[in-house]
Amino acid sequence: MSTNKTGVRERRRHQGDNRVTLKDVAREAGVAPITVSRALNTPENVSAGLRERIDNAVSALGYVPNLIAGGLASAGTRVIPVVVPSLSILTYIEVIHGIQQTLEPAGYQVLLGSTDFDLEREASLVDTVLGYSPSGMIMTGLRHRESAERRLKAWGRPVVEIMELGETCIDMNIGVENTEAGACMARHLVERGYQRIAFLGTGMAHDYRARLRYEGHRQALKAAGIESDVLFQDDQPSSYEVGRKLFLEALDARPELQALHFANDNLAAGAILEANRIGVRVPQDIAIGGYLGLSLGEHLTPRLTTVTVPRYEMGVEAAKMLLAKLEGGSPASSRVDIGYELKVREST
Amino acid sequence: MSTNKTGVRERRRHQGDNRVTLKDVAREAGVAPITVSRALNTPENVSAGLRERIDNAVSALGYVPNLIAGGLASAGTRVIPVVVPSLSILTYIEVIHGIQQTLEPAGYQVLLGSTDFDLEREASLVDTVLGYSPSGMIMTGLRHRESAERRLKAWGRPVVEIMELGETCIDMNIGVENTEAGACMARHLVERGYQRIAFLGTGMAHDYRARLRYEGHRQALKAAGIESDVLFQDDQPSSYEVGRKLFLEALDARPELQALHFANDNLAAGAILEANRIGVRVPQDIAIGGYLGLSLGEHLTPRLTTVTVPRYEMGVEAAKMLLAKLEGGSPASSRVDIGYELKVREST
DNA sequence: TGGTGATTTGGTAGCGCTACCATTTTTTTC
DNA sequence: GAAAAAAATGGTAGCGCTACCAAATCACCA
Repeated sequence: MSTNKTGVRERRRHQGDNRVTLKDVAREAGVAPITVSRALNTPENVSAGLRERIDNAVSALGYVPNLIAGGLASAGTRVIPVVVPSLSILTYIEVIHGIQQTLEPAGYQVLLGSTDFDLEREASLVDTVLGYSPSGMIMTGLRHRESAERRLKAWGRPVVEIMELGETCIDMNIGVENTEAGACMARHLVERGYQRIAFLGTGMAHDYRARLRYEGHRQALKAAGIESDVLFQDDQPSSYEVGRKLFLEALDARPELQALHFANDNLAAGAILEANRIGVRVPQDIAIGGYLGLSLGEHLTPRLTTVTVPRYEMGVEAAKMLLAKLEGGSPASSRVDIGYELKVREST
Repeated sequence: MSTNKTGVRERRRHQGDNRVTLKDVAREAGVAPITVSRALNTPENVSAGLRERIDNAVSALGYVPNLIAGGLASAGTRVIPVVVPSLSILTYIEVIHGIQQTLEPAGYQVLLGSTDFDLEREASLVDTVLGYSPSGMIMTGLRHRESAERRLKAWGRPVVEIMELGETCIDMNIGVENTEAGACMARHLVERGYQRIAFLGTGMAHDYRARLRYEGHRQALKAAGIESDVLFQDDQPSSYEVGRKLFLEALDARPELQALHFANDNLAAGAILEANRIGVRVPQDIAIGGYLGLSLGEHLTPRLTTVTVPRYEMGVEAAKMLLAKLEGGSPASSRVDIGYELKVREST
């Protein structure tokens, strides 16, 4: 067992972990550790001369701060957990991409969490990631277990809830009005003169945002005096495959249908691809509308009419709201409607 | 300023951060803090009675460990940074998904990092994330800045390099032989009787794995006695859009071409979609082959011939290799060829 | 019954950093 | 030019946890 000259047993450093510490930099620069800490975190409180000496020592030794230690001491590890329902759904990926591209240059790292649409898992995930003393947090949706919500509110750091818009939120909120978006497409179909319209979705038992769109769809039809309410659904996650299946099912079960309103573009694209294959003409034989604005929609024949949501931008804006609060100020607004846009193309 | 009865100034807890600590649990259970720590981390070293008392206290108080503190003390924060070139490329997303689905149930969290194909950024990202005292790490590719490689080797914790296969690696390696995969498709095209074949890719200046596939393609053609070597490329990231553009470019510049070998399925799908639109028959007029096995390929008309790579599974396996090493053992193998498969469909 | 070793529990110190306060140095003011 | 104010630097303690060692308890056998 190694002992140093003072006779105190030397504590082994963590395996292979011979990183340069702040102390090493302080020794090299001939100042106290706390001064190095200041030079790095609040350089305006350190004289120019010292600051330079310290900067030199930092680069000479290749010092990289141990964020863990910093986090323990001051709270805030520059980690931002992003909790989404699924990583297999392109939508969330694009939002995450926007978040990541905005946070990383600002010196924050994204910690991924996925809940599989299970609020129980979400709650325990919240507990877990709070264990990392994150600087802020991004959550999907406005509905959470009460325990998670309480904990996050008590936490007192910035939280952004995305994808959905509501009256009340934990802290900040950015998203779209799902009900209105659903109604928008339905109204468009009605305006086009379609009367027999069905809504087709997947996993609507747990994906309540899809349910909200369906709700909007129904209200719009009702307002237009159309009582027919046909719903086809499936429990598997959305995919081209399931879109094709739902399409064939609808064609088979209700040959009189004139238009299909899909819960998202994955399903709608699958339907158009199947239509291409079996020779069903869109929109002459049947019209197809989607939701999201996936890029594939523009490249199909016919091109897909859809309600686009700026997903990447939503991520960017969510991150900016977070950063604004983290950097002391307050965001321009704590509730942002990122909006949607009806893109009328050839499929309706 | 609050002072407690001992007269020592009380240190304010971090804002709003009134989490239950291990000490609180210890008090509740009437044991020493270290015993609680043991009950949670190495329960086999604690008697059954105490263990139960402690477990009760934990759930009564809703204790959640502060992983930051644990990490500082023992190294290893149960964070696994995953460093990929881009989050806008579906391939990496699917790998990340596999990683995440495997690590999260084992109690590890994924920390995302993206390099934009820039090795310099990768190196500084490595420095940054090592500041989180991660338990292990997953990197994309085998080529890194020397500084990053040195640091990771000295680090001494498990590292998995994915996507690519090589003679030497930092620690563990799982992926596919890109050169062979490229050659595989090229040989298939030759076998089908196509003679005038072009390779089409994007961003090949920085995406050296695509370059490897092109290299394999060239070698295979050469071996078959075909000297023609046509390469179309673009600098934008791969997309349906760029695939369509490259397709039209190739058709225009070299009307004699019989087959197109695309660097990935995004491009190839774009080409088929464009072919559908302008009425070019695939494969009668021109054959199209891809790489990756994106699900979209199966739903196109004609269905896309491609070399599939099990991306999700690669992520799962990479995570398993990491977990095997983290849990003390050693993985079955530290170099895994995840393989690829030629899926011959109608587009060739 | 006492002694030996194995098992269970506790005490102490410290991971690397920063909050808070104290001290020193510099600048400003009258 | 001395006093007051401001700015720059340092000392100390502790964030919540675990490694390491020491002490206490238990089990077992001669």
